[in-house]
Amino acid sequence: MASSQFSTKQRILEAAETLFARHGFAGASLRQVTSAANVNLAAVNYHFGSKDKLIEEVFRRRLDELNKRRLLALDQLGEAPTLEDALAAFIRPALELAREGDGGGAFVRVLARAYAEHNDQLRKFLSENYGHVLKQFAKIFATLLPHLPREELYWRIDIVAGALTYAMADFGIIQRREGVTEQQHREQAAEHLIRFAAAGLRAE
Amino acid sequence: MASSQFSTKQRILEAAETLFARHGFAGASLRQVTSAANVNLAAVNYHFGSKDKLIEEVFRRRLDELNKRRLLALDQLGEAPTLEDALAAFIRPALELAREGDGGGAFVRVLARAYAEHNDQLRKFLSENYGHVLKQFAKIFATLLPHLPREELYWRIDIVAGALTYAMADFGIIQRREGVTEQQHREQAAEHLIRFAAAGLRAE
DNA sequence: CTATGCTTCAAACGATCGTTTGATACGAGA
DNA sequence: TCTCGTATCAAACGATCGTTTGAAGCATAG
Repeated sequence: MASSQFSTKQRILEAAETLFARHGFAGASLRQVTSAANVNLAAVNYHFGSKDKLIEEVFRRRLDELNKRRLLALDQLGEAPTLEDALAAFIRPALELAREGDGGGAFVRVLARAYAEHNDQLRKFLSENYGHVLKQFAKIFATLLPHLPREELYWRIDIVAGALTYAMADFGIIQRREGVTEQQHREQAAEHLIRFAAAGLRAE
Repeated sequence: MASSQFSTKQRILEAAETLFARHGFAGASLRQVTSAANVNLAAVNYHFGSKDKLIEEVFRRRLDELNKRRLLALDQLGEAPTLEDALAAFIRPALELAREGDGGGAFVRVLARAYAEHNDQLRKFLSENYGHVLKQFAKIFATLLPHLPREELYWRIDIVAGALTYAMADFGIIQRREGVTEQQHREQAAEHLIRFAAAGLRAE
């Protein structure tokens, strides 16, 4: 049971992640997924129950990891971190996830798609797994920006999250130059984003 | 020919816009669209040729309008506009489009979806219709921020565009309060976004 | 060896997809 | 009034969708 189940499930998850990123949840069929994963068509329903459950699982796997790393980075901030440090704790784990070889880069696009889907069920799932992390960051941003009204802060965090989503998914107009790897490109995006966001949060 | 063709085409376009915004391009079927528009199924292929052409037309209609308004707002800036004014010329037309009764609100979500789709054909179409407008704005931002290196400026404009896309499509975590209309919510989002973006552009 | 419990497989299910067809309705111009 | 081009219609096309089925494979425990 162990090795073959593991391998099949994992290969489905990775193929699904790539194809969902490329064609969307409705646009990528289970036949494409199972064919790319070199497994039988019925394996998806056997291992995951349905296409929707597969989508959820693609999410859960990476999102748990992302949240874990963000909270870890948050913990590792010193006593008196700068705003840039706190932002980096929020932004860099997404960057790291995106540059790992096993398809994390595809996942950040899947994540951006999920926002675009505006699906209530998916939103609920995201806020359940995402909400407490965001609250943690809101707390440290609040202590770093004591003069900022709470509601104003929430708006600005929301803007940062949006810009991050967009930037990490590489949706922008800026094209990678020749000779710049995707990693380097994302690294640059993160640097610019942190600087920009820090100034935006400090505004007024 | 005149009135009935106009009515059918228009009703298809509007129903398509709403349903594409809600379910995505692949997720919304022509049967859903024609049913919502109260027209015959075959009308889409008759008037537009194919589903893909319909998608393109949904885009072109609004994007032409958005670009026109942005360029107009840009023209109407005085001799020495502030950075906030220039940003408003970029951001407010999207807001206005979003709050018109005839489905503009749906379109900004369609637009955000298009970014998420990452479809090369669609990207090319967008950059063709979008590129020169963005260049115009880049120029005025450059004169308003003369100390900023050109590449740095492009990065920051990209971030602004991302945050705008995200905010206008109402993807964020911030939920509308009871008694706040969608218009007011978007208005608030625009205000926060302009303030945030101005500070971000001025960073360092 | 046999039996058991996962896992994989080819095949088919009904539903729905985008598209096409040919008939029909209808208004404007000769 | 007849005609012709446009528009709409019900119906069907083949393809593909997500899902289900039942048999076959296969390792491990008795």
